[in-house]
Amino acid sequence: MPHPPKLSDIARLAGVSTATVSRVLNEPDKVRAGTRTKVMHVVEAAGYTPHFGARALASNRTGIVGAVIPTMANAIFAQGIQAVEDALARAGKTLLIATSAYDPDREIAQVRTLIGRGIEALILIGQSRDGRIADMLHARGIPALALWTSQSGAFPAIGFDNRAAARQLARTVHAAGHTEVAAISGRIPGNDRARARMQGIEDVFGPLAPTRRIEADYTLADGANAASRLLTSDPAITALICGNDVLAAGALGGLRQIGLDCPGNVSVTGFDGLDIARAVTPQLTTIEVPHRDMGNRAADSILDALSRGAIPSGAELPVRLIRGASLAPLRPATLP
Amino acid sequence: MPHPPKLSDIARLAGVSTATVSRVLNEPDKVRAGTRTKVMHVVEAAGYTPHFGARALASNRTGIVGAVIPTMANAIFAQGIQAVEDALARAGKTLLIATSAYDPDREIAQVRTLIGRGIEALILIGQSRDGRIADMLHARGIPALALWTSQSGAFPAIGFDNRAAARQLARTVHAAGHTEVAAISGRIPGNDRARARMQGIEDVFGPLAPTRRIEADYTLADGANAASRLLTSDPAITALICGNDVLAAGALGGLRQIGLDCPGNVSVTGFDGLDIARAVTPQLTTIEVPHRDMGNRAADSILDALSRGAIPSGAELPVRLIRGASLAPLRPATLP
DNA sequence: GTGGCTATTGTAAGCGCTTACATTTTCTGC
DNA sequence: GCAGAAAATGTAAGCGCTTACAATAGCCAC
Repeated sequence: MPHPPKLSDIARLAGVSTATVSRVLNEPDKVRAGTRTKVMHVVEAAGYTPHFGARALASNRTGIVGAVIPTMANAIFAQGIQAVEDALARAGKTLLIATSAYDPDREIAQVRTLIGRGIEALILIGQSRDGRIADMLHARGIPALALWTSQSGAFPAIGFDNRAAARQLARTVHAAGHTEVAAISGRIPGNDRARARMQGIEDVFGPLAPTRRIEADYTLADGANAASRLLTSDPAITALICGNDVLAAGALGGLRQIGLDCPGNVSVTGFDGLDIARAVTPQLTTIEVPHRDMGNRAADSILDALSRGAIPSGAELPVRLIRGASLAPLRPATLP
Repeated sequence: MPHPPKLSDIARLAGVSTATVSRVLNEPDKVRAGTRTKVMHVVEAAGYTPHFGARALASNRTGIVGAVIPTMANAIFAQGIQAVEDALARAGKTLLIATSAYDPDREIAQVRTLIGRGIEALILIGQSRDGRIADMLHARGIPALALWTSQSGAFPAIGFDNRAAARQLARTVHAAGHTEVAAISGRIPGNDRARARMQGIEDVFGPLAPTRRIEADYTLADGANAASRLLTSDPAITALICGNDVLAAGALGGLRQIGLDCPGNVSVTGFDGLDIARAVTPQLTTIEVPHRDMGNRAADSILDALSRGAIPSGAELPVRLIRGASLAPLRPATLP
């Protein structure tokens, strides 16, 4: 195994001290132009890359921001996280992503791992979680930010009001004449966004009968399953309000399987504004979440907090209702 | 800002030397059980986490594996990368993901960043790339692996034969009677998978006229655009072979917009076996890629290479053709 | 008990970098 | 051309951990 050059090698080759090389790399304008180019030249020629660990140890800075998201294997968070990464990269920071699979214990473990990796700030999804996380972060002075929610709890939040958005959607469903609705929600334990969306629905329709709400994983299969079970056992349902576009897309398939038409027999709504919402037939009525904007603002907020040594600032972002053909006005049931 | 405990604090509190604490953390069975539990106790109580940089500096190990993927904002790589991450995490390694946006220059830059972060191994997508990447990795003895291809080039590969898979798909289209086909490919420069898939198509149908092939970004909008342009300018086309399911899903929408029915007027095929392929109507005929299997094997291969100090081993994985209603036999054009 | 092992623990030297402080060089204004 | 200030550079002390190697403790057969 070859032997990468170290800073002292560069210093020797360039005929300067290690301090000067370090300055060229970290605070270029504190070094005279001539010296700088001379050193840079040697750096390039030698293909020198600073040793990350050594730098982290000596300077107590890593340039790493962590994020724990429920999953990558699903488009929900991809857009937003990609935006965060892009924005951080522009500032020379690296985003280290870990996944929790919606499991609170894994989330704690991942936060611990990330802290061990020397993250300077942390991005989390939603607010509801073990208080130990806040403690660990606080003990190390690591600023944290919650995304995908506007509800600030242990951490400031950048996102939108899930409950209000769901309420807006539910009102639209209600305004279309539907009263016999059922909900296919994401699994609520450990997922405050799913809970808030459910609350938004019940704000409009009142508490749903247990037979009219199913919690499911955010997969097509679960969505399809839930839809066919709901409508098989309760054919009076005229609208399915789904906690997420993937569930809604799955529901469309599930309805088709049991011979029901959307929106002819049953209306369906989604949430998130993912690609899939526009790809399915009929296109979904859904809530478009400002993924990229949320990501960008999160990155800005983190960078600002880092540079000022302050707490990141939160923000509430607007969402947009998208009308797709999956929601249609209720036809009087007495028609032929 | 508080002051995290360091190893020497733990040693003092536990009444042992720093070496013993270090051993408890890294080679537990070299420490007597009594001492071990005593130390562990103090570690827990103090909420101690080793300083990553210091550890990396002293041991010259980071436990970080890097990956550069084109993008996260799209489901293509999510599944596979999630599988890699899961498998690596089980072995105590961390996956650090960077994105290149299909830009070779960004890819080099990202590799450089990752090397700077002390990655012990690297996962890349596809084979075609600047030779400097191989040089940089080689100079530091960092093993690398190419995914999403079976073609081993500068690095061993774990994946499937894109060209053969595309050929298989094209043959199926051909067997259904289609001869007037067009292709909507991903952008080929810097994307050997897109190129290989195109070659597979041309293996069956011969070189496509320039008017019958469009390169597009992997987005619904681009797919829709390409489909409507192709069929507007050349109504003789009876099948659209798309380089990816997202493009194909977009194409379905594009056809609909110009009043064409799939599969009635035009058949469409995808590639990748993403969720969206099953969610759209009609469901796509596509090639299902073994995302998770590929990810798991990649992780195993990397771990094995790391532990043995050898080069990772490659593997060719089978793909599966999925028949969806988007591909239908060609009806004789002379029908009413 | 005791010598001779082995299993366990301790000592201390770095790992490669940053940075406070000391030193030298360069620049000012007169 | 020179004193004094400012700018550039050098010196060297760590940062918190791992790990040879040294020292000690525990164990065995006799």
